[in-house]
Amino acid sequence: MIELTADPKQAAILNSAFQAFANYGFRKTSMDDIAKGAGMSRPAVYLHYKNKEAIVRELTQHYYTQKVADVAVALKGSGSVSEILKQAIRAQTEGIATVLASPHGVEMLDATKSMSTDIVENGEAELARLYAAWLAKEDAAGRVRLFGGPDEIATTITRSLKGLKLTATHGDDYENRVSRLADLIGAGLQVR
Amino acid sequence: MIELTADPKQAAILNSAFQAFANYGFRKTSMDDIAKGAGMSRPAVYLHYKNKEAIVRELTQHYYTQKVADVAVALKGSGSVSEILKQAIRAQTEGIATVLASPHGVEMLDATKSMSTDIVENGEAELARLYAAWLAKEDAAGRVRLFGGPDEIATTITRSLKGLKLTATHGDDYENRVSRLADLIGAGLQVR
DNA sequence: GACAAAATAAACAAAAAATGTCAGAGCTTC
DNA sequence: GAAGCTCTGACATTTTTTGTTTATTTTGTC
Repeated sequence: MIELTADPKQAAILNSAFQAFANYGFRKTSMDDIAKGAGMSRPAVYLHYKNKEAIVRELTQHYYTQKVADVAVALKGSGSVSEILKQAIRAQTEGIATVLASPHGVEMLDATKSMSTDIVENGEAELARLYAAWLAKEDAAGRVRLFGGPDEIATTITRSLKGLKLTATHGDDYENRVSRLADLIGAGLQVR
Repeated sequence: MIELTADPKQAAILNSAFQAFANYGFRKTSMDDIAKGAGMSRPAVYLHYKNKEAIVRELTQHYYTQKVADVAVALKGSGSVSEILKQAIRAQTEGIATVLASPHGVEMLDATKSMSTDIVENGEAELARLYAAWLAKEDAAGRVRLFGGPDEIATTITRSLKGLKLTATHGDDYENRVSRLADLIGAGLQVR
């Protein structure tokens, strides 16, 4: 659910769009489907968004905003390095697993990726920055053992997650792999 | 899965169509979707079926053929009257629950009903006939206590199941109600 | 209640997608 | 290599979707 939008109409559109994409897939969803779901006429939707692509882009943007916030919170948490990392990765991952689990999740992700490459890249970069900052701080405190700089490792983490996402066959499979990866990296960072 | 068809191509089409209907819903499924899924070109599909409606009708027909066969087998089984009835109703019901559970199951059933009323009615009548014959036989053997003729009761059973289907919100809900109904009727028929 | 301003929908032309058909390409079988 | 198949690419037609414009309704203000 999206509530972070100033305009409630826009929120209605975004929610309806997400619903419709999940139900019918991006290709099969018409502006009318979205309008109906948002309880307004089609032209009213055009008053807010130029076209379907603009809606996808906004959805993607919201998605990353949320994810960045969640990961930031997780990284501020307390616990062992390994536990914190696991929490952060879980936070970053949760949303995707939900999307993947929906009937047309895979197609949705594809559409997202192809129509909002820039937003995706920005978002991923932002996430990498969060991890890097956290790693640098933990390193300074002597709580982790870094191979290479924090940026390197942060990028490795986010890119790996991307790989898992791209090759996931379904939601559960994805979650298992993510959990495994978090364990591995957590252990790898541990000071002995 | 459909294998009862002479022509393997037709089976491929029917299976692909069922898949597509369940995935996208009837309205959103195009002949091309069906063709792709069946591994052939769109015109090839038209060689077998006149249009989408014809495919739905054939699917419906197969469905009822299967169901009639299953119910007939169940009614020939051994056990108490109540148990046999429960088995039969379960056999009749199983398929529907699966359909209802699919992403666009409800819309599919709607399309089926509106495009192949005649087939549906025939199928329901055939099922009622099976129950009636069985009831008559059990009655002759003194194993059930009938109020009214076997036809009356058979029709009551099938119509009731139809009611449950029409008002079902999701698959599990439907199965629960069916199970409850089977118990009730089974008990009602019992000789004391 | 009358007036502007904003919000909404009905209606329209343009574009895109889906449909149904057919001539011809490829593949077997004789 | 001809006859009989099945299949596909390409086509005209219909239907759906899109983006916009125009008219109507609603809202708040005086």
